[in-house]
Amino acid sequence: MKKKVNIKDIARLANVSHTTVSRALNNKSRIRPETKEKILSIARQLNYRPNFIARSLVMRRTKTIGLVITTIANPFYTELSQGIETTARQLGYNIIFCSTNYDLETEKQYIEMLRSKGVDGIIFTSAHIGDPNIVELAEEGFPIILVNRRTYHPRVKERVDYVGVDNHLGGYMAVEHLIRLGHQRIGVVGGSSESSVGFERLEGGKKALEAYGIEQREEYFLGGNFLKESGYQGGKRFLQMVEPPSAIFATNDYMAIGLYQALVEEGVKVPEEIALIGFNDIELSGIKGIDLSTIGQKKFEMGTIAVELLVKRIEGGESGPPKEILLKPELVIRKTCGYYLKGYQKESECLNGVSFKVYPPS
Amino acid sequence: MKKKVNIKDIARLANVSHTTVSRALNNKSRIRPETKEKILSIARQLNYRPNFIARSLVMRRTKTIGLVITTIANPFYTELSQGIETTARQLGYNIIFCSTNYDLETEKQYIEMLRSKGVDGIIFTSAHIGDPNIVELAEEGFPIILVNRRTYHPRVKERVDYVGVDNHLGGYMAVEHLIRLGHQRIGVVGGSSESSVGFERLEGGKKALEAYGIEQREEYFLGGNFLKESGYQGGKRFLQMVEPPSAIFATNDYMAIGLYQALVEEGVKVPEEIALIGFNDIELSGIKGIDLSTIGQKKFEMGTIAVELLVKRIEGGESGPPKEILLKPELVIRKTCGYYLKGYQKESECLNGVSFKVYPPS
DNA sequence: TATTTTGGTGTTAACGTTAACGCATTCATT
DNA sequence: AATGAATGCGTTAACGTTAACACCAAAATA
Repeated sequence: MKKKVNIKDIARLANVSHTTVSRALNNKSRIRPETKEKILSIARQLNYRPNFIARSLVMRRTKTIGLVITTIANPFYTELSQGIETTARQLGYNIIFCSTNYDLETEKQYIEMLRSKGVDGIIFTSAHIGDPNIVELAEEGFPIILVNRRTYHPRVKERVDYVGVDNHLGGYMAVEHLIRLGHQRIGVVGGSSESSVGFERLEGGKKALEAYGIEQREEYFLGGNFLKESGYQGGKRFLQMVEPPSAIFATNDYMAIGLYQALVEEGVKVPEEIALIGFNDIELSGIKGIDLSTIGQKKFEMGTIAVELLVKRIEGGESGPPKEILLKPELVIRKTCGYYLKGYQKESECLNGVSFKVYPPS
Repeated sequence: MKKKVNIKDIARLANVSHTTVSRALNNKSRIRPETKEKILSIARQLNYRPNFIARSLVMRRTKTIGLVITTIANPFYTELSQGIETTARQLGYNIIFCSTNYDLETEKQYIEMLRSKGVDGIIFTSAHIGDPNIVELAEEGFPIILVNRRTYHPRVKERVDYVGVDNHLGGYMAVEHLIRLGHQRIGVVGGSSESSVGFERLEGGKKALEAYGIEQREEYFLGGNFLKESGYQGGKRFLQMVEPPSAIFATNDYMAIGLYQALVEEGVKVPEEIALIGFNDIELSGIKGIDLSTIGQKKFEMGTIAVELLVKRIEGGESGPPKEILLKPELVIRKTCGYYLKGYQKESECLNGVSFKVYPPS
């Protein structure tokens, strides 16, 4: 590998100082057009590539941001990541990818790493509900943003931006949909207890039960961890009950799919015998053979907004109080809730005012 | 944000020179244990965090590698990425994530970026068959590795490592499986023509037809681009034929799923009327309701090997001729080929010697 | 005891870039 | 014509770290 050319090499050939070269390259003012052209042409000839490391050292900016994710195994995060990466690129930033596998210690190590490497900010897509690492960053004033999951810690709330879907409303919509389709015995598989998202969806669901005057049975609320396997387990447990629920709300699609597996395995017909609704509308849910009804959210857009907000904070365009952006969820009606079984074909028969999409049976 | 502490701050407090601090921090020799302890304890107290940028500048190493992917939308890449990220972390490297969306120009820009930021090496997971960007890097001797897809360019072949599955064999196995189940009219949906992977799988498939003396019909070989939609299109086209194939090999699962959609939409029963086999064994394929028979490959392991190999090159542990590592594919029998319909339950009735997995009907 | 090795430390110079400042020269304004 | 402002550069000093070298004292060897 031959030696790389730097601005001093260019300076020598152009008979100017290296500062002038820097000025030309970063098209600053106070430089004669001819000099600039000359320098630029020499740079091109030498195939000059700026050294961002040196630049970062003096500018204290790396144009790099960290992305912390629990695991990309959950397809929800891959869709979110696409929005993040695409937008970051457009704004001239690169993404350092970190998956923590749900481990706070790993997260901490990653944060150390990222900060050592001088990232300008960090995106957290799966904050623990009281994540100490995030509290620390927030208190220090380091630019971060919470996406999807949030932290309820007061000092975080008053300092850092958040983008997510309105999970409370989404949970409400999911359960309401089941209720309107005539269900009274409604089971829920929750997300991990450290997740704001799971908590809020569950709360929303309960609110719906309340609103429609349906009794809440303790045994119908199962814990989960957002992974497929835990949905599967939940399904099995429901089926072991003397009186299983007639409809189930899994607080994310990934678990819903797992739950679906369990039901199929036990020979239960969906939606004839048990109705099922998820949350997220991951790509998989729309596949024929699955056709999961669910609550949709604009994942790509969420990623886009997150990056835009963070970059604004980084570049100083925004220094006001933290923003809290809640995207509207959307009811996505497919086949696992029995909407079509009931003979409904038009939204008006079953819904009022909520935003939704209907995929007619093929 | 308060000022960050650096080694000079520590030096001042410890009454030593900053070089000594550096020695202590990087536990080099030639330092008195007491001095070292003292420095380390002060560093801890001040919550010192090393500045990797400064270090990178002088060491010409960033402990960062670039990962170039077409799109993470294809689940195959997410599984691969997990192996890559996990291993990188273990070896002390971070990953800068770049998705090119199949665009060579974007790829080029990313490479520029990555090199400007001083990454130590780059992993390419989806090289175009004659990718000029890669040729350039190879010629320059910059550390890169090809994963999954490769380039046939001679100067790349003689210089850069490659890890992938034996696609030729895999394609052979897929088609052979169909043949053994009695199919004679076998259709193939290929991958994009710029991909070595698609090409090799197709070649393998043709070899199988040849080996079993089955006539190759031109119209049964359809082009594709590895995305779901193109599988869907392929399915529709097959069904419009006067004599559609009785079995189809989609050169990846993602297309197979799309194809499956098309068949279902047209009311075709799989596998009774048309058998279907894919390639990759992505997670989705194993889901009940899909149960796609396919050719499996160890994606996580592929990522692991890639990183290990690249890091060896970077750190100088390996400087011999390029390695070419071909992982063994594995036949994964589920329900879309009709294996169980035929009454087969044991491998021996249908297979000889190939590595495979059977998932019995549930 | 004289000499060499080594252990422990400091000084100085990189690494490649931008920023602050200074100094001519040119241009605009009165 | 005199003055001030703007323009076009160069010089020097950062940024935070590691590396090369030098130095002295202590230990090991002759």
